[in-house]
Amino acid sequence: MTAPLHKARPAGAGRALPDTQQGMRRRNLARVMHTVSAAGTLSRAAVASRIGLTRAAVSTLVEELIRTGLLEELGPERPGRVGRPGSALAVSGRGPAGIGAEVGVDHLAVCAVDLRGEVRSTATRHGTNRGRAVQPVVDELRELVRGVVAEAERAGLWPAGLAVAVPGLVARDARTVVRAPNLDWRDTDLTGLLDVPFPLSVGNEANFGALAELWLGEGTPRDFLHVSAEIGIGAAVVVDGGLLHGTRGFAGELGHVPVRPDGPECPCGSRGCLEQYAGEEAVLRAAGLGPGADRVGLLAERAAAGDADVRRALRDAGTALGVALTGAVNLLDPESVVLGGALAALAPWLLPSLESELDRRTAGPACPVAVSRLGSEGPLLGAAHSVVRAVLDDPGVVAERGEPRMGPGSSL
Amino acid sequence: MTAPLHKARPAGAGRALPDTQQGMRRRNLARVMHTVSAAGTLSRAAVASRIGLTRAAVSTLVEELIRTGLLEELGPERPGRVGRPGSALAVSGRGPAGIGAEVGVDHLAVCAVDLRGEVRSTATRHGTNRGRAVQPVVDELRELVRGVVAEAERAGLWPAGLAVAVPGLVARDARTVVRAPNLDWRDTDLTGLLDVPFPLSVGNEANFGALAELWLGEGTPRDFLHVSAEIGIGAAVVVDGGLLHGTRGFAGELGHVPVRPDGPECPCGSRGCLEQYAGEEAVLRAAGLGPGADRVGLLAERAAAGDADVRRALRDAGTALGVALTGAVNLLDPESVVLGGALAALAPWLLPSLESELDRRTAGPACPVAVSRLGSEGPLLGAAHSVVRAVLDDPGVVAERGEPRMGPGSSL
DNA sequence: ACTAATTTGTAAAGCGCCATGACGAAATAG
DNA sequence: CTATTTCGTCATGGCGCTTTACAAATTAGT
Repeated sequence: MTAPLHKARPAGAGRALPDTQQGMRRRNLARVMHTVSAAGTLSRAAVASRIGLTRAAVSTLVEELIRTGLLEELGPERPGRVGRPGSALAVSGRGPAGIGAEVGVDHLAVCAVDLRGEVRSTATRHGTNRGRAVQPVVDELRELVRGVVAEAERAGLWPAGLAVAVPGLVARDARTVVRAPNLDWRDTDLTGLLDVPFPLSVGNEANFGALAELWLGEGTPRDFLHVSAEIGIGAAVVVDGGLLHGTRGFAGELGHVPVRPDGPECPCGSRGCLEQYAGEEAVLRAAGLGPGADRVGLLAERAAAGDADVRRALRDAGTALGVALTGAVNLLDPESVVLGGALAALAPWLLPSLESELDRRTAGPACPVAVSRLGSEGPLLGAAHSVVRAVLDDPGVVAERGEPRMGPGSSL
Repeated sequence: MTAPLHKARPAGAGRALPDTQQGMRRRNLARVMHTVSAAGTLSRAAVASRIGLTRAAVSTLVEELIRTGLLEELGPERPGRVGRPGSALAVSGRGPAGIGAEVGVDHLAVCAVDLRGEVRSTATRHGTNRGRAVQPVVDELRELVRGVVAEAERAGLWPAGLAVAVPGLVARDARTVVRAPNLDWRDTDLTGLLDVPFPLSVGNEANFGALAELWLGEGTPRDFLHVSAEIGIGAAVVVDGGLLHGTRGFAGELGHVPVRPDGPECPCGSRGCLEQYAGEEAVLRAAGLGPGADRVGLLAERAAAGDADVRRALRDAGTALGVALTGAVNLLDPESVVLGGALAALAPWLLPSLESELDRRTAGPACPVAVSRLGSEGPLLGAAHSVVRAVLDDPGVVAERGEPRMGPGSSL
């Protein structure tokens, strides 16, 4: 018989739902939703045996979920086994929808995702947002949201919330963009500017990308490190299926991990930060390329064509990434490292040096490095899905046809 | 209205206690215990208002906790206010006890802590364990435990579990010492060797030290990085009041974070690891001192006496620590960094360079660095308290006079 | 001193939620 | 065509918290 060192959090502290019968009911509603969602289609009896409740209890839970439009009854299952066939249940495709939005440096994008995880409506607008004032960008975004919501509503969905991914630091209240250097945003509270008739949350692009990987990626573990590079280099730390935010919400600043303490100066005030070796600007300079549009695509193209300078630049960037990741892996012992965002597109030329560096420097079995298949879609999908997950995690509130319960910033 | 990016874990997954009425009851028992424990002395009505249950419900919970010996009724409170005075409740000083043990390189120590957190019995044995076979060390430890348990029992306590702190890597099952270089232990399962008639868990010394800091330190936040150095340099990552273990239980290997990628070779296979600059051996060498007994004390003594070589060595070690911590702080955004173990004793000479390095390298407000006041007592106290916390976290099992519920390794 | 007000702890009744056990319904196996 | 198995539901019951009521013990006010 063994004892855990200690459980994550003391019982009774920071609990999402109170320990009352109502709270229990709501948690069980959530368990039913998650179970059906994970299986796609499931009978009441199957749900009951999976979550450990009785068929009778599940029946009443399902009845409530169907009544509130979160589950659908598809009818009798194809019986392959003996006994009365169950009635197939599925997550409803006509209930609440999660609206995701992305404010990129060069585009705006919005999408609606239903509870099943299907993308039901999208809208995109290209054109740089660098150097523009905040208000016009927000106005454009609001128009895109309006259109996507309208289309979703025509499909029988209703918006349960909006999550906005931005390329910058977001405070823990999930409302304020503390700073987004490439948009020139600073201390911008989007709730005031982009007022929508449903709950709004704001999050870092890389974090949403990691969540997308967690929720949508196949075989993605519950503990991993997601690294993505757009302009800066950001990492998201996923621990036990949840994002590690840090005290101020700034966790994951991999770009400013020191790689060589006496290296070149970095605008952040330090020297030899990872960004000085593997940041977009540094790589372009090392590759002998100037700034311009779609530089990542250009890098990939030249590298594929065999350009020696570009390949060397990417190889060196991979080495620097490997050094920084060695530190991160030693500290966090993740199950894997996932390269997302622009790094995914450049992975073929980054990986060899990155992995060899990581292997050389870590004792024992090396931490596997995977490449995201979501690519640039990650942040947008992650944002939309974060709203969907909020509904799945607490269907009770939607049951009252209010909006999903939304407290202040997550505590993990 | 704002939405969290996402809550730590999906509802219904990885829950410690099942979502049944019994589970609810047990969680509420735990909430009562934690509330009384935190306040020291509290009336039923005060508990009720703090945890949000009614007085009637708390009455029945308290009745059960008193009946099982976890709470005591101290009698009427001194009334300072109008109204009938409450009856003071306190955590029992004669119930279950947590037994903590520490296998150090140069000593063995055992102690018993009651639910109130008081140390009720201790035993220590000095003498090196380096190079000895496992069995004789374990036999000695068992004798110490036997003595401490006997004394605790004479005081009306009974052992609820034993937690052993070891200077090495422990697998996530909290049973197996994967390797402890300075003891020459490898894949050692202590449950088999040290068989005791109550639950046993094993943990890393630095981790227990961090937990002690979390539970016993004043003003210690729920998110911090605890750094300690005995032979190697270990860090413990505390997130939201729980330890981050990592996939294999190896999280916190700060000693092998690269400081200078081309630095001196490290036995781990990498180059320029932090240990090559701030490890005990490296510091002694830089200070011009050879190996010997109580080398940390010697360093502190010489540094206090003004020895320039020693001071320089410690200053340089502080700088290297600062570089490694910059990476960790950027990645985790902790509320503070706490120096424990040997680092606490040497803090006066490490801190200046460490803090200046950290300040220089982090943008925005720097992460405060604190020094542990627990010092070398930390790991032992943390181990004993981990058992106590397990009881407080689930008093329901003790109520059945079984041992505290103990699943496999913690999930965070 | 005596009454009014306030607060505490407990007891009885009630309600919500899940478990238990029984039943009809719908399929397969022989 | 019957026996068996499984599914979904209903009635009943247990358990846990809330509500309501009340006695006990204190302070405040006259």
